Parts: sequence; C-alpha cells; structure tokens
Amino acid sequence: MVKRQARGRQRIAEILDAALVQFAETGYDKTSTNAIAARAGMSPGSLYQYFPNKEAIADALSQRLLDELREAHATAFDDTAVTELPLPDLVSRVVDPLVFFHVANPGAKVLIGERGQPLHTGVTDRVAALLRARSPELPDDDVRRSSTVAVQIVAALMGGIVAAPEPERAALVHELKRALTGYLGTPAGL
Amino acid sequence: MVKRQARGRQRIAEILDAALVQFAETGYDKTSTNAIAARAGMSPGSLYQYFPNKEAIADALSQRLLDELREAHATAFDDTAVTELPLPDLVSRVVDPLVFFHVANPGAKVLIGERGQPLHTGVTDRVAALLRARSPELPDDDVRRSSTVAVQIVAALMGGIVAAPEPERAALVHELKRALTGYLGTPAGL
DNA sequence: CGAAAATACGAGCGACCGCTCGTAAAAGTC
DNA sequence: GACTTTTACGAGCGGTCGCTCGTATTTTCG
Repeated sequence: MVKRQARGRQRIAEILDAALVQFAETGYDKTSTNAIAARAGMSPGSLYQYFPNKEAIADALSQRLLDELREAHATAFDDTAVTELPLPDLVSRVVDPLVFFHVANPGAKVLIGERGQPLHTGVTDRVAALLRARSPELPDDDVRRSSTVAVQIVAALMGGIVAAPEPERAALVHELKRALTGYLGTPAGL
Repeated sequence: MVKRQARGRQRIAEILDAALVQFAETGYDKTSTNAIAARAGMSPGSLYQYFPNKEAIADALSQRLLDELREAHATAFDDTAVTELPLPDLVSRVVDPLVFFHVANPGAKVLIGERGQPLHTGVTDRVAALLRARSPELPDDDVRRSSTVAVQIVAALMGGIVAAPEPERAALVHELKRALTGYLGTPAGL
C-alpha cells in the first residue's frame, strides 16, 4: 500500500505540472484534458483515474500554488514588525515575492483570471488582516474593500509584468508599487 | 440599392445588440454564434450573411462601443482646460462617463477582458495624450507606461463596479478614483 | 413582368472536447 | 503461485461549436 501510492502521487504531480504549463499557454477553457494528459505523458484514461474532471485538476493546482505562495509570503506576513514598517517597504515585502512567484509560475494567473476566484480569496484575506493590523480604527467594510481593490490592482498588472522582458519588467514592478503605495497611502475618507 | 441596404444595416445592428447581451451573460468564448443568431431572431445562415466569422462580430461590436465611448468622453478629453484642472477633478471627469458607459453596456468589459485588447488601445492612447499634456517634461516611455497602468487599473476594478448594487457601487467608484489619484499624483521618479 | 441581386432559412458537416469503459499489465498481499 | 488492487491504455461516445450550402423568398430595377 506504500510503493504503489508513491507512484500514484508522482503521477498526480506530473499531471499538475503539465496542467500548469498548458494553462499558461492556452488558458483554462482552451486547454483540453487530452492535451494535459499528452503533455504529462499518459493517456486520458490514466488522467481520469486521479481526477474526476477538469475542474478538479484546476482546483488541485490552485491549492498547490496557494500553498507555495503562502510559503513564499511567510516572511512578509508573519513578521510582527509589519505593523510599523513604512508603507513603501511593506508593499515591497508583499509585492516582490508575489512577482517572483508569478514569474516562476506563469499560468498561475490563469487560475485567477479565467476561473472563479480560487487564488484570490486566500491572498485577499491575508492582505485584509495586514491592513487591519495597520489601521485598527478603520471600519471593517473599508478594510475589506481596500484589500480587495489592492489585490485586483496587483492581479491586473501582474500579467504585463510576467510577460515583459527584464528591463521593462522592473519598471512595471516599480509602477505597481507606486500604484499600491499611492492608493493605500491616501487616507480612506478622502 | 438603398432600401435593401437599409434592411441589411438594421439586421447588422440587431446582431450586434444580441451579441452584446450574449457576451455579457456568457462571455466571449462560451457564447455560441447560434445563440447570437437565435437571440437576434434569425437563423445562423442569416447571421453569416453579414459576418464572415465570430471574431468579426466581436470586432464590429468593439468598434461600435468604442465610438459610443469616444462620444461619451468627448467633454472629458476635448476641453483644453483639462491641463490645469486639479487631478481629482480630472480623474472624475474621465472615470464617471466610463463607469456610466460600462453600467449601460455590461458586456463591454468582456470584449476587453477575454480578447486581445480591442477597446483598450483606443482609450490608452487618449489617456496618454492627456498625461502628456499635463506633464510635457515626462519621457515618452513613462507616459506610455503610466497610461497603460492607469487603464489596466480601471479595467480591473470596472467588473466589480458594474456587478455591485448601488450603495456599494458608489463606494467602489470612490475607491477607483482614490487609486488613480494616488497613483498619478505620486511623482513618477519615486 | 422577368431577370438579377439581396435576404432568409435550417439541417447538418467536420472538428473538437470532456469523459467513459472494456481490457490488460504491474505491484502488493498471502 | 493465486488473488486483489492499483495503474495504464486508447478507441470512441455523446455533445457542442463554428460555419456551410442548397434552397426558397423578397426586393430592386429595367
């Protein structure tokens, strides 16, 4: 019951790897499950031994990416000094790992952009917690709105950042940080 | 050669009307041309008498929407006083008609979000011209980047704005303006 | 009126997609 | 080695989609 399951888990990982690449190339809808199977070097039948349907593949992949992202963000969010950091520094702390993650995982944004919200919710909650820690007096609705907007801004610009070649990419990351500090730095009751 | 073409143009308009509604409901990819034809009250064959393929429908619709948008924005962009207006006022001048347009035309965002860039380019160019007028000393690359980012921010938040019920919508529009003024108000060489 | 052009119809073709199922080889268990 | 379980295969089913085409109707024009 051990050695077999090891092979099975390996297969699952191969499927998710293939799906990530395929989603990045063709998007979620236009990626066929047969293509994922082919890229993973297996038959459609084998793929469907591990996943009940296409959506389950995307869900599992989202979960895996969210775990990786959480790990990459651990230092940015866990630090208690986060409360007193200057805003630009805090933004960099959050944005830099995020950019690194998306550059390393092109196709992750597809799981955000073309499906429900899978990756968004987890990140938004953490940003909300962060904002609440920095501005405890802010009404809860405002916190939720601001964090949602901030995450949407990041998501909107991330596509261009990942696609850009390196000299331009840095400039775009800079713009993203500028947008976030500009947005979050303005008092909410404008 | 006159009366016939009149009917033909009417049919084309009916197709575009139907396509707009259908795109808004199901998105571009998942909208079938047969569904567009059915909603327009005609057969698939008739639809394809006026458009060579599905993409051409989306293109024509994008063009029509862009024209309407340009008209709605005329007052915001043509005014020469635009150069000396305070930034928040200028943002409102641009954003408010844009919100109105998207609320009146749900589905317009689909033509942006799920296809190349059709509606974006036109708007981005005009925003770039506006920024250039306000900051003539800014390098051209910076202007282009800033306007692209600004348009992407608007596009990112517009979906939520259109979807939100009225009390929340106003708050989200306010957030959008806050984000834009915060972003554009910060000096570019941060 | 009669010919030509424009408009209209809708069954259905070919291609693709998500997914199934009958079958069979490996691997684990006793 | 016999039996069960897990893994693997791939042809193909049922369905949808973009689009075509043969045919019929309506309008324009001389």
